[in-house]
Amino acid sequence: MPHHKLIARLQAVGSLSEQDQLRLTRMPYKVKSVADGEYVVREGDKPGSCIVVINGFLSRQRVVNARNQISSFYLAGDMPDLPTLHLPIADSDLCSVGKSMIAAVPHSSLREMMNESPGLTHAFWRETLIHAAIYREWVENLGSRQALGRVAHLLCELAARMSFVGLADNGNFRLPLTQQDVADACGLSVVHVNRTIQELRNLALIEWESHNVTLLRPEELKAVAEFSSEYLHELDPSGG
Amino acid sequence: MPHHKLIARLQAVGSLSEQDQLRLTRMPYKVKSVADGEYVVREGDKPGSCIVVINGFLSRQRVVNARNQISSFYLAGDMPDLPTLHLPIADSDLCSVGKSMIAAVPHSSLREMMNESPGLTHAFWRETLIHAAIYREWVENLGSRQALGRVAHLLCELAARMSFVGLADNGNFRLPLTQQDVADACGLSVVHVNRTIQELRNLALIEWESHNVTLLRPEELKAVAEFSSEYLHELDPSGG
DNA sequence: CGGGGGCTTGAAACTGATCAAAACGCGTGG
DNA sequence: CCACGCGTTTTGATCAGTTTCAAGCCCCCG
Repeated sequence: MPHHKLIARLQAVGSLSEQDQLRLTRMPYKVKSVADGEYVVREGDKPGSCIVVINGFLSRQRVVNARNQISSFYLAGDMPDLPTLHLPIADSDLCSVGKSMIAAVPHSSLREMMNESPGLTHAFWRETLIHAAIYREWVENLGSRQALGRVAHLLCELAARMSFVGLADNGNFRLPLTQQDVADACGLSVVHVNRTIQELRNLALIEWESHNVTLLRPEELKAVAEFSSEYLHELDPSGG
Repeated sequence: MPHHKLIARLQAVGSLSEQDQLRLTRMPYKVKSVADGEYVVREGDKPGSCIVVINGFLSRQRVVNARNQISSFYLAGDMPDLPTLHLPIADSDLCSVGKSMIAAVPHSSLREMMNESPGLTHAFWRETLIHAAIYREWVENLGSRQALGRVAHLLCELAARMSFVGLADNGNFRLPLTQQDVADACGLSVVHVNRTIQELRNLALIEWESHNVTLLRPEELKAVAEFSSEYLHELDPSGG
């Protein structure tokens, strides 16, 4: 189960040998389902295994200046705490947004796999670098764009990442975030996020109801967001 | 020459075996000096070597929404484009802030060293993860804090990183940034950065003149910035 | 000594925050 | 099946932080 999306994810972003795919399907794991708002990892934890998101959404968050700041979202196929392999102490919380399913894979198994296969080491390292590129993009987003572009950019990114793992159908995908979550991610107030989403709706760029988002005119939305998917480093940029 | 600060940097953040240190001193490199504002890497480049900063400052930047957004600073001992080992295409510009000295180390040499030594692979991977943690901290900084805390946080971070590599003397260090650079990094206008720095001066938290910064009351400054150095993952947090 | 970049100051305009309250939707328990 | 309650979305009005524009000054470099 966890392999499916993980392999899709790693494959979308760098090719895996048949043998490495086989290794991934054989890795041991424990599945766990987590409720809305439940914490998967807390700041300061020293986890002995890494998480693979099977379905749902996780957010990385920390309280800063009395605000809850989300610094990243993780979706199916992502391994949010891969860094704990080399930086044992988690430096932020991981929290489920809506109900999610995750799998835990022991550090030891991952290390073993990487010892056997330089290709997997490469793939996992690459994966952490892509997430670094995403953080960087968020820095640019928060530092430079105002509300409309900020929210638009977030939507473009999530749509692209969803489509890599086959979770977006023609610009339409399920998004468990509340407007509060978007506010926490974009450094805006809920009220203003609400008005911003309304503006995106009025511009006929998106539909968004009951946790279902549709990009109506993706190219125009990308223009508003100044979005270019290169930083996500996927191999076939057709979805870009 | 490039080894000194690089080893200091990697040592500050994870222990290196004697042999690995030796390997680093023997790696081949080409020194280059770069002028103020000169580009070291451009977006879209596919460099065949990695840069080590010997002295001075580099900034990673991109034009977003007609603003120049800086997403990171690199100082002596840092390897800004280590990610190009696994993500060949650079996705932002690297630019010198003031005059700098850099060394270029061929990808092939780095790969060879890492093949021979898992310890070095670990150290370099770790290094990229720490920079990812710094980006994340910047996301929190830009998303959650207002001007005073934002600028204060940047100063705390740079002071800490400078001290790891022996470039800060008791809270006093050389900082080649202009107020415009700070503005570009903090997502603020120059005018407001100016007033914010004045406020920090009035609060008797810092001195800052002719590219020389002194933290007068580091603890109070850290309180204003809500700064905790854990995300930098240095081994001996005495400088924290 | 002149020029130009960086720093500083003031006033007006704007974006987004905050406060407050109402409407809505959905799941739970009576 | 309906009523209740809570979290989410929506709307309005006021307020604060920051930007923008504009001008003057300082100081370093050539």
